[in-house]
Amino acid sequence: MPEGHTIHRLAHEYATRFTPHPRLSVTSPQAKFADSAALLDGHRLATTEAHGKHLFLGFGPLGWVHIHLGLFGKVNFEDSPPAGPAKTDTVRLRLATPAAEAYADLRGPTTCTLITDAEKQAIHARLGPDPLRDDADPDRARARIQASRTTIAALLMDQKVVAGVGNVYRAEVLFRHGIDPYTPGTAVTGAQWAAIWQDLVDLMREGVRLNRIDTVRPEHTPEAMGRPPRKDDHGGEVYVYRRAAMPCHLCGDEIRTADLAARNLFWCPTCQPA
DNA sequence: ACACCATGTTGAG
DNA sequence: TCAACCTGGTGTT
Repeated sequence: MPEGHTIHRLAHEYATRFTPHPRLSVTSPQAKFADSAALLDGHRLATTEAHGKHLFLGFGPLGWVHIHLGLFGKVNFEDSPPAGPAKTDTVRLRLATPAAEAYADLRGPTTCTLITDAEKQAIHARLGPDPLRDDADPDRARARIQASRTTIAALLMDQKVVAGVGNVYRAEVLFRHGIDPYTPGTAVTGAQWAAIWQDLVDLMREGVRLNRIDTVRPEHTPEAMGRPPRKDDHGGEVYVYRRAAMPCHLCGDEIRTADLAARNLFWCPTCQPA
């Protein structure tokens, strides 16, 4: 489930639940992180931060826990005492309140390491602007896009260009703007980029709020169009993502799919003409 | 039981 | 361009 909106939501949820406690229980049943967990155990979570799909848990002078969920990572928050020590060896990191009234288990991340402030800065430096961050400068992304002959579909997924956009937002934002995914960056106009960026800001904020990706405009919902209700099997309502060979909600043409840089791309050939 | 797939990224060739 | 890594849900023997 992890695109940028998920990570920002996690940053907020970790902070809300754990920063009020002056001492946390920090454990890891996995050898990979056990030493770092032991180092942090009994200390306070001071702050949390997200940049794109990267999550940072700040433990003051001890450094930051850098988490990247990859494709499979997940965090499970519980408002009850853990049934026992995190014996499932799939738990990479468990934070728990002092009396164990509540806890959070992290499973399956590609990254979970303790890093220094300087190392964290280096990560920010290699990431593009994040539509969910106040310090984001969309012009930096525009300059990179317009200087590149790579397709806009690939550029939107490049975290050095824009941070936080994944396969769903990529497909959906291109549909919403009627842009062919194979359009080279050099052919994307300033006005088009401004519209895409603003849309990403709105869509991703909504994603944080609802905890799902929902991109269908109110006037295009099945109710509004007088069609039978539909249910996408991945949470929210979308136009093209994972709808290969199904009819486009707007024009009825078949949604297409193709491989692009080892990811599945989806688009409507009629609504997003070359 | 097993195969396959997924909202991601890195490093080797 | 490809394999590797991490987990879990769904569908197939």
